[in-house]
Amino acid sequence: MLQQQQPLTGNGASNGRGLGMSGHPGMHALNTVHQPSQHRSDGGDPAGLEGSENGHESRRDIGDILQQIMTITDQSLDEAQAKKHALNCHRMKPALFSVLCEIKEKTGLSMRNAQEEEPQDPQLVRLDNMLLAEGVAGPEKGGGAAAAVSAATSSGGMSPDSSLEHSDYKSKLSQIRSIYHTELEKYEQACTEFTTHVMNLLREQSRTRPVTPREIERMVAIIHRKFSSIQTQLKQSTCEAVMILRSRFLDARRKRRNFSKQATEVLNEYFYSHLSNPYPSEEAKEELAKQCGITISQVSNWFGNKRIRYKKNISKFQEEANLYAMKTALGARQGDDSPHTPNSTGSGSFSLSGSADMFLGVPPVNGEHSAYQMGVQANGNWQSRNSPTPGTPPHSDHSDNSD
DNA sequence: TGGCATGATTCAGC
DNA sequence: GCTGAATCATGCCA
Repeated sequence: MLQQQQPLTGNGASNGRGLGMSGHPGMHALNTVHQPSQHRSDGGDPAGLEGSENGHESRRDIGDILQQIMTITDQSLDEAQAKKHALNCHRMKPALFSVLCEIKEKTGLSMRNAQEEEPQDPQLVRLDNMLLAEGVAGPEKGGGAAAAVSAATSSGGMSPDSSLEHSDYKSKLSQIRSIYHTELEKYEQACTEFTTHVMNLLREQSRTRPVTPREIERMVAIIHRKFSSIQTQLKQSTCEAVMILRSRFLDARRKRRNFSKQATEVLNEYFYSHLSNPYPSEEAKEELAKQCGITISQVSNWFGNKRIRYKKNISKFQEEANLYAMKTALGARQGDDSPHTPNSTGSGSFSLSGSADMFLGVPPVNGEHSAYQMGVQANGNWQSRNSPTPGTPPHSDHSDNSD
């Protein structure tokens, strides 16, 4: 386009500073756009560019204008403003403007393909989805926190007093959400301000150079893209923060927490009242889990641990066994309308079905009684796992169910 | 802070 | 898949 640069005049109108458009074909506009009647002291008739004395004057005139344009940035603001105003009013301005339009037309073609709309970044989509799922972006619904809390409770291990942990998680998530929205708002505001500023500049510039609406659109798109990349970084950082918080919370879920006293009591009651066969059925486990506010697998764990530890050290558990035997016996005497342990029928009510074998099994307090009496046979097996005691209803036993 | 208690996990056997 | 056994990891308390 500018490959055929030639000085418009011999007096350095292009002044060797690369103005370069003097040789542009568009310069022919200078020959066609003119105002013949305006033959003033500040400029010659453009029609007479070629050959005449006036032509030389006109060239000098254009050279002066170009020189002024080139040096305008070196001047003070006031001077520049004054110069700008003068140039705007200059009679040659329409001609120069027309040249610029032509140049614009040419260069615009080469830009056209470079700034096409880009498809949405898949990474950004993922980040958006994650932030939405975690309840950081979008309407506040406690989704992420609630989901995490729900997952925690459903997987077991969350005692009721872990609600403190929930609130901690929620408050931290809320903090992240708040920071995210504040920053996002800041970016959006800055983007809007900057866009407005640039648009104003372009409008202002459109007085001295051709600025098409499409160009403004492109400029706005460029600004938005730049700010969008900043937003992507913000989203990425937010996601990382949420992931860290989440992982910490999930790790915390795995921490061992003691069951509540009441839960332990319920489990112990069942255990000692079914000492001859401490294998709760699925229904019984469900009932116990419900009673204790824990999961079935936790009930299974508890019974697994209890059986082993009981068997390992029966004497140590004797006192505990006596205590629960007393409690159960008292309960049985006072009436069976206030049951404490779930039976294995899954009916939801408790029976004292195990109290009979308890009396059979529990030795005197001072007892040097055998494991057999405690429900554990000499060979280490639970006495009624395969042969329930007469007093033990079949439904409560490990031996008569799938367990 | 150390030792014990206890819930959870892992692994092998059935 | 359930269980026993061993082990881990953490909570609790003196």
